[in-house]
Amino acid sequence: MATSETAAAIFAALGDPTRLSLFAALGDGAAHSITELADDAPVTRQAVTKHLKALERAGLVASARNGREIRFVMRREAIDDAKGFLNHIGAQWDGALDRLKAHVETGEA
Amino acid sequence: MATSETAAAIFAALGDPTRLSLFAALGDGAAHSITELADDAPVTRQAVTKHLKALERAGLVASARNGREIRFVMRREAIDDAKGFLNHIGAQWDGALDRLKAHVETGEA
DNA sequence: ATAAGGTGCAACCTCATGGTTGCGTATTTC
DNA sequence: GAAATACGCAACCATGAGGTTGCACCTTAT
Repeated sequence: MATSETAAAIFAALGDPTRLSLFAALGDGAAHSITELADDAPVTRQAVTKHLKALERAGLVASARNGREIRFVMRREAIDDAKGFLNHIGAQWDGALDRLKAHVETGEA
Repeated sequence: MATSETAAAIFAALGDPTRLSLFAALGDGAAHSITELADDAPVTRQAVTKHLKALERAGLVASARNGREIRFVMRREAIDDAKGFLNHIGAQWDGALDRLKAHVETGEA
């Protein structure tokens, strides 16, 4: 399970619009080069490079050099990590509410 | 469905460790006051106030004044919004991989 | 060999963020 | 009414984030 700090890092990585777009662009399952991704982005190649490194640090994408270019792919597991954390909080919330409901129904005005 | 920008805002809100902690603290389903939350946080009450406002702007929590204090509660739906976005990307990825697999199996070495 | 394509590095700028401190205001409580 | 509680506002500070530009470096194509 993703620790709280890891989760925060993942969310932070997805928290920037440009980065989220890049991540979503990798959702096609294919491997894309920096230039390729930069062409579809409204910012400089350098900016894209920084964002991809950020995504990689957060474990959201992986890269591999291929000749003169580097191809990035989405790390699918990362999505499940993030969802896992959200599920955790959600479940905690649901559980608390269930207990409250039970408490009320059992008596105690 | 959460738009891309909304999703980024949600993720950004959860992207800070302190804020994620506060949000998780509200996972017990109860309504907590600022001072209450600040007592369990490693930062100033003012910092907590700022973070709570940020969470509220992102739609992750809701607040209601009660006399001299303000009680914050988690907006459970927000979690599902975030999960929905992740599911979207995940599904896209899965779909792409399925198509690739089908493509390979249908012929084409 | 030369040119073109893909990336790395570094300096630089601006602005938002996370945090603090200090003081003022409303609400309880005694 | 006075003291304690819970909060708001504003100034301030340091750092980091997002972005750009310019140039150098390696790889592939001609």
